[in-house]
Amino acid sequence: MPRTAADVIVPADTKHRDPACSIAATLEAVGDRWTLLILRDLFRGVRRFEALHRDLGIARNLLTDRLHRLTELGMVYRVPYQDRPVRHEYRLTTKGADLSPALVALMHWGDRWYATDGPPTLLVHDVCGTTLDQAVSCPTCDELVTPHHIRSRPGPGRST
Amino acid sequence: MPRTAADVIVPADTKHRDPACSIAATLEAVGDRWTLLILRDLFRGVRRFEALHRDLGIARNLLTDRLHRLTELGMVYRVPYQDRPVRHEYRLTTKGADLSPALVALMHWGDRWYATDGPPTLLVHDVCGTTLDQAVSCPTCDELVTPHHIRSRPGPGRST
DNA sequence: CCACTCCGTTTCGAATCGAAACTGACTGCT
DNA sequence: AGCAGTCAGTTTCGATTCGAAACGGAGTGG
Repeated sequence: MPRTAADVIVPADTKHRDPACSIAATLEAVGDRWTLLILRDLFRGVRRFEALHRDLGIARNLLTDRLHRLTELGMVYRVPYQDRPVRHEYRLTTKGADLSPALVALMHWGDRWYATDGPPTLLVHDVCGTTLDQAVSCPTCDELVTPHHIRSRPGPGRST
Repeated sequence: MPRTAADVIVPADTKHRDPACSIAATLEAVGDRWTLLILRDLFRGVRRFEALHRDLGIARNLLTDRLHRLTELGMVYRVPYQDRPVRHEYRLTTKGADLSPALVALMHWGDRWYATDGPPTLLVHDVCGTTLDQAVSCPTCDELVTPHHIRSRPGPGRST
């Protein structure tokens, strides 16, 4: 049969978004055009439906949908901020807030490649005011590790 | 007319994806369902059209489109690996490779929230084999900074 | 009662996607 | 030469998703 080795090696259950890849798993949850922007706004303190709608320019039905989805995924929870009519605002759970490093990384990339006049937003350490950057450091060697020196290998949760 | 003040206050040029936000700028470039997965594969050494198609399960027309787009954006370049028929493989430019920290961050999040049996992939320091994690550290205080202690403020490239 | 706010839902045309078929240039085999 | 197979696309077309605007409903303030 006209199948290559690769055809057989990739198990049928692997479909398109490989569940054994955490990047794929993450993008499955937040990898659409709006979700990360919504989360960004939640980080910035924009919490209400109308405010998000205005700030993002997202269609209202999509905003409804994405907020429901984020709630179901446990990344966001609703907190009533008034009764009669009960109105809720949306806040990040730990799971949602945990995406912070990813947003920071995406921001840095945009800063580097698209911010011609310097970064539009700086991140600073609140206790000392130092501008922060993100890095991977090695606890053993006690030094910064460039992407060039990072290797990947199969972890405990199945191998790729 | 049933317009609110906010309708008017938001300048027309701000549209949905605020150009003054680097996260938005980044997502503009790579924020669709496939591009980051393609980049991930390029990182892993999957470089050829057919290989990407098989590995990702992406529709061929979309793969064509995304690769063209990434090339135009200067994140990927084509290298011929055979003549007659000339065939090219796709490789990351510096700009493309620079997304590594973002992919790492997205991976970590997936590891933490979706990898029940432990991370499917570990990142290790090639010189010592230590498993790596990502962090934001403050050069002044010389300590790790939790998301809680990160503040944002307007940078040189316009304010938000 | 009327205007207005906030949070949605519905509707519907437009844009995007995905699966499969098709093209085309070539290699390898017999 | 003839036929199978590979690789990299392009085309086609039905299905899904999106976006803009209209609509609904619960409430406030005048």
